[in-house]
Amino acid sequence: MTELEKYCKGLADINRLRILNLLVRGELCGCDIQYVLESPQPNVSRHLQYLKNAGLVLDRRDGYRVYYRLAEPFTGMRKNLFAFLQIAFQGEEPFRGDTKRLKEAIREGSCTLSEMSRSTSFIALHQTELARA
Amino acid sequence: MTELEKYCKGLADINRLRILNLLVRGELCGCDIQYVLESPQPNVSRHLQYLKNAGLVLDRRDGYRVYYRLAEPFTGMRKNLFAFLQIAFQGEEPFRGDTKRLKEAIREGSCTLSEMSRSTSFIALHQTELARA
DNA sequence: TGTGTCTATGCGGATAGACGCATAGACATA
DNA sequence: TATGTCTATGCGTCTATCCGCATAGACACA
Repeated sequence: MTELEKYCKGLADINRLRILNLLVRGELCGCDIQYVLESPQPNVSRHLQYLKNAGLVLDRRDGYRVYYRLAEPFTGMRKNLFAFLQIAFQGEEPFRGDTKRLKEAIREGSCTLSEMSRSTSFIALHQTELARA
Repeated sequence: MTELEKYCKGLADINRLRILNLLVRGELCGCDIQYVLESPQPNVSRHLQYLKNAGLVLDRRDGYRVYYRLAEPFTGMRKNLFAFLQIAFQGEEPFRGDTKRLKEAIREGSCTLSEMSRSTSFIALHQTELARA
């Protein structure tokens, strides 16, 4: 399967798109993702596994939590894809609402990592090839 | 279904990605697409219908042929998506090989429209939001 | 070791997608 | 009208995906 096809299959579900929208803001633990999506835990977990298998998401365990983040944009394709998604998410529901809900959760003290990991948007950290084109 | 989800589902198949790769170069008739993909005609036709329903492709009939083209990038999302795809296609097989095969077919006199519609790449005609970002 | 929290997976059912084959439909031309 | 070319669709089958439910696994802490 081509890299592009793998990514596209990974994106072909609203649950996974909503998860990626959250992860664009930074690393998050599974329980916060579940909170925002208001979806049963096994469902969220399985979609996270799917995103991992597609090469879009990485995870690390810290204690009894697992933290998820976007895969590093080493390849031009991932870099451009994440740039595209970041813009696409801004214009539509439920992504805007999810982002709002996540911000509120963080303000009220979610179970996630330090604010720092979320204070900077993902894309601001990475110049894109498209932007240079 | 969100616009983004609709597009992503439309992209989640290698046949449809290969078709889009060809259409980035311009309008093509179904039989030329079938020739490049080396896939049974009903299969190609159905994937083209899927792309139409996803809002990624438009068609027009001219005689007993039907010509397919990318949907106009009126929305920023489509514009950015096509820009992303155009770059992604350049780096991988089978897309590169398909493009080569299409060029040869055109040189040998395929059944498609005038050269003009293919002489300019799609994206060159449309500034992208990403490029301005 | 026991308990609580968070995460992953096995299982079954429902649904959608993909494919091949055959055939029907649309159109041009003789 | 008859024929040939190109395109769309109906049908059956197989596979993959999605989901809920239940349960197992991983970890921290008492």
